[in-house]
Amino acid sequence: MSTQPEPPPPDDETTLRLEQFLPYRLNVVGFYASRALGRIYSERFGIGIPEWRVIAQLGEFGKLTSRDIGELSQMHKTKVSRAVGELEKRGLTSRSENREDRREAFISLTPRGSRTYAEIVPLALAFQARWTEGLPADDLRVFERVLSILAERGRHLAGGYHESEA
Amino acid sequence: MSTQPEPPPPDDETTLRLEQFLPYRLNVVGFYASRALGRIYSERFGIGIPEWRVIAQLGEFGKLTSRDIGELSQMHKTKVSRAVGELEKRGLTSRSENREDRREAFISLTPRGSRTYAEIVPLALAFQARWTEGLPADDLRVFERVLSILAERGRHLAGGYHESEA
DNA sequence: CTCAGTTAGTTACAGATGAAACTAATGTCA
DNA sequence: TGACATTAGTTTCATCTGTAACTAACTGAG
Repeated sequence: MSTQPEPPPPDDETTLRLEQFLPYRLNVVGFYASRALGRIYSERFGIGIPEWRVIAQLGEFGKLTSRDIGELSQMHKTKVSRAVGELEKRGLTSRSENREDRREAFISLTPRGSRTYAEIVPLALAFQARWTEGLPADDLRVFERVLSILAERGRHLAGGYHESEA
Repeated sequence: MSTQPEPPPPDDETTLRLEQFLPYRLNVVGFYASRALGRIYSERFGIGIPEWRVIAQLGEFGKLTSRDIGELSQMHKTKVSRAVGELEKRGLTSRSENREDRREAFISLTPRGSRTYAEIVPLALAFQARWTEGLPADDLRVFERVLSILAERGRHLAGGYHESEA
């Protein structure tokens, strides 16, 4: 067993219970989610979370610029750049130049990338299902609604990657 | 304005909507939380999230070993080690050897550390209050309950830092 | 007591990350 | 047309992070 810390002091406004502090809790849960999924992705497919997000967006939308991918999946442009580079190296995505604007390129899944996507999706959905298994549908609806609101507010509180200095 | 991606395909079992995928959403929200708070901590106090967590636990429990801190705040032991080292260097925490077991040491806040704690707590609570402002108390209760369950399950799905190979 | 096994904590190392600088292309305004 | 600002994307660099290896101390079976 472990050293048991003494019971916490009473709840007043000068003390904060970290284990009840929402930002902390959200961060911890999000971390668990990433780690568990990341393990699946890396063990079975040899990719990480950023690569998964790119694949997921391409599987959903078909053809996107790196900029769009970053926007949609909330990733820093350097992270997108590296993830796309890695996926391309592994033959899961390909680039096609945009003649209308030669700064950007359209990224899409190769046939092999699509196959990987088709393999991952059921695993991801099963993981989610297992995680939320047995929770009352009503509660889950409320949870998701609140989560959306917190995400929306959080985006502003945190500032995006780009407008952070605005 | 930005390039608008085409509307997503219909919802079937072979496609996954990342923006509705729970692990993704939790991770993003947790990330916003960390970033917003981290900004406050670093701007006003020159510390990061790991240091804040250490301070928070010490402010709550008074005196802990590094091991306890890691357990309580879900941080890897190397992260704790470095955070404690940093705080000590800045004179916010101090170490006292445990005569009963000289492998470990008790960490506690110095007077200066306690003052910093007292300054941060109201800011943190205000941040949380602002984030959840206006949300129905009932919804928030449901949200927190579901979050607890997801955290508990997530801890097992992800595996702890230590038992990960068990 | 002794030696193998475990535990608290640190350090070395390699990989991931984001800010800032950079390149190349486009947009704008006179 | 010709500067100047903006944007997509890459690269550089410094920092943060976790794994693994390590040290020092404790535990327990014999």
